Amino acid sequence: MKIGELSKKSGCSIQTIRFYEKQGLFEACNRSEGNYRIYDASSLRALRFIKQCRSLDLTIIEIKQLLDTKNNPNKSCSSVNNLIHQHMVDVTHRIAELEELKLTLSEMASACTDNRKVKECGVLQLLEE
Amino acid sequence: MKIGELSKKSGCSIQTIRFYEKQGLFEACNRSEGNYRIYDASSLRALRFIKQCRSLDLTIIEIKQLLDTKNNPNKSCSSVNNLIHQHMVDVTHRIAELEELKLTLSEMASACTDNRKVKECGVLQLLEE
DNA sequence: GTAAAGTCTATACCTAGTATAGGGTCAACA
DNA sequence: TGTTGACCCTATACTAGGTATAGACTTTAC
Repeated sequence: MKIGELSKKSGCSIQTIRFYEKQGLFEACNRSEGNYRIYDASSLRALRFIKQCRSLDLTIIEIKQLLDTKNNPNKSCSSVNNLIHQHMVDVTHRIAELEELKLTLSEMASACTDNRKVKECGVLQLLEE
Repeated sequence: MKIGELSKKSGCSIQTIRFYEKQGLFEACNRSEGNYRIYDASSLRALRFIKQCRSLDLTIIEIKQLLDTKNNPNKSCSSVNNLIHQHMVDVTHRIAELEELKLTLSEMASACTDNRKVKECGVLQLLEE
């Protein structure tokens, strides 16, 4: 199949597919006579794997590491588990940061009503502090 | 004062200060004979305002809008309040996304133990789906 | 034959900075 | 007076993960 079909089947845009190729994540198995990229069913599986990883917010470098690891079926998978675990720690941390931000924002929001003038705005006053 | 002192007092790096200037957020009030940027106390206040906004994750464009609004003290401040409110909505939304991600990651994490081989790795198997 | 749809590469753009190169300025000290 | 070191200048490239073009080529359908 050509890139447009792969794009539709995978849900990745054509540009994204070419971008992943440039990043060394993903190759076309072939080129047609007219230099079009040609893919097969295993390309689709590989691309879905990448998409799944991206949906977990794994970086491209991390995905590359996962793919490397996958190529060594007899090695220990602890690096994979560590990666996921570290990611969970990071996400937890990020959530805490955002919760704090949300609190600050809600305090700000309650410092002003809409029918004031700029010079009396409670939000702007808090921002000045 | 020169940029180095402003940097120390504000906690913004020198490059960041010059970056804000380039973005039209923030100007030096003067230049010395040797072309050094010269700042005063009001520069420090302005920069702290910007920093405060950035700590709320407001974008540079949004900060520009706030600064514009600040220059019209007699207008209504509702745009400021809307901005903060919309931000809170976005942050809330992002937190929900991350909570879901965290759940997925923890499900993944529990799918495998460290003493397996790559070909048996529960995490990688989940990623294949 | 030709028009439309699809594809190609290369490049620029996005955010909010950070890092560097290569040079100029200024103050203190020998 | 020379020079050393700290500071500053501009311009440019880089980061992550794409997205969006321009300009050209290929393929398909009528």
